Amino acid sequence: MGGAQVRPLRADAARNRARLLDVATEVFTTRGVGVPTEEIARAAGVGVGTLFRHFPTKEALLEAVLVRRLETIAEQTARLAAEAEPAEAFFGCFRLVIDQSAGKSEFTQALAAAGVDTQAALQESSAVIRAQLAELLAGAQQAGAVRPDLALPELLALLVGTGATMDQLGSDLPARERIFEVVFDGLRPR
Amino acid sequence: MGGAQVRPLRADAARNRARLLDVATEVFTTRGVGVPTEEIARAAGVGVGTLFRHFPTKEALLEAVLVRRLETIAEQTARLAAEAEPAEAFFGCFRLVIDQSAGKSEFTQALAAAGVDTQAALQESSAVIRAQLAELLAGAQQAGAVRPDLALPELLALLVGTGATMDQLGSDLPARERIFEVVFDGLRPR
DNA sequence: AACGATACGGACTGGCGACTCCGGTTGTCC
DNA sequence: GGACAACCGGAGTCGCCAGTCCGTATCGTT
Repeated sequence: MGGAQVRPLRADAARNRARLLDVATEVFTTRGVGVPTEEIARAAGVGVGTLFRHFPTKEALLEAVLVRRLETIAEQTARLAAEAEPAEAFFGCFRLVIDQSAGKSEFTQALAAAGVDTQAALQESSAVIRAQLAELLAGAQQAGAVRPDLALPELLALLVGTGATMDQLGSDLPARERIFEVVFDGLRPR
Repeated sequence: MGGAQVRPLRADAARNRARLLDVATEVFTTRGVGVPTEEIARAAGVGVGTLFRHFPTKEALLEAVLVRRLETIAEQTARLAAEAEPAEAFFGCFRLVIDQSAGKSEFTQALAAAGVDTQAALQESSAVIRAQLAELLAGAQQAGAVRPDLALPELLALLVGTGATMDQLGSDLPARERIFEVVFDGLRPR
């Protein structure tokens, strides 16, 4: 599941699809998911017809953008998890997820609002991340770096929430750093 | 500014206005701000005309709901701040704001997206809360209960973010409590 | 009770945005 | 280089929703 197309896309089609995804990612994260579909098509230099051929629904486009993001995160997380020891890996991945998550909560929200069964494709890639995080969390807890009473749901919620916190702060790096300190301190055992 | 109407509302008008506000608060927070205006009118047992007479714009309705919420929070915060000593007051108010804030971030977001510079009326009541929180923060820091390098913007961002975290957790009380522990621990000096 | 002022209801309008359709264009394969 | 399939573009359709309008009902006052 999730493999290549049965018949490979024609060159121009593949180009357009990729460009559409890039533009959509950019536009949705900077200006919100309320941006009209047509505008994204224009920005990508294609007609709306083309957009809707590749993504039969606006929601599908949103989903594709999100999935791609989740995959990027999962990849980086995996690399980091392999190279570092438990505590370091855990906190490093936390940072990583947050930094990659700017404006993402709006996505999930928009998808959720549009009726939940969208998540077939989404569920798959988010399950990957969930699994990674669960392992990371368990490792860090065993290493005594994170309070043992914290479960995966709380961690996920905390990731979303910290992302929202950061969205509020914009690009004030020192402030963002202080937030990380607060949250990380709070995560360590008493 | 913000005083009573010049001429008092007729009895039925006042009733309808209040009912509209109640229903809007309920519906917007439980089902999101995307709910059609007409539905709110129906739920309140009035016609759309009535709704738009009281609130000339959907945005105005959103704003009224938000202002009312902020005022409630400010009131409770003031009471709590007066009765307790610095540290207790600070953390108590933090809890209070969070508990009153379910789904609120979506509001500000919706208002901001509507191109408003977050309206005059709103600014007023949010300024009140901001001032209260600033005082509370300073008090708690002087009492040595909160790390001294934290400023008001970070606190506000943290409130929004923690609210988002809680929204994720729904009504899982034990989990919510653990989140409070994490955040509060993180807020205390090293 | 009767009258003016105030408020109500809900059919109606205008605009916007997601999605469709099909004549034209472009890639690909022999 | 030609023929066919795959793909493109964007004008047009359709439904939805914020906001208006005006005939009707209700309130408050004398």
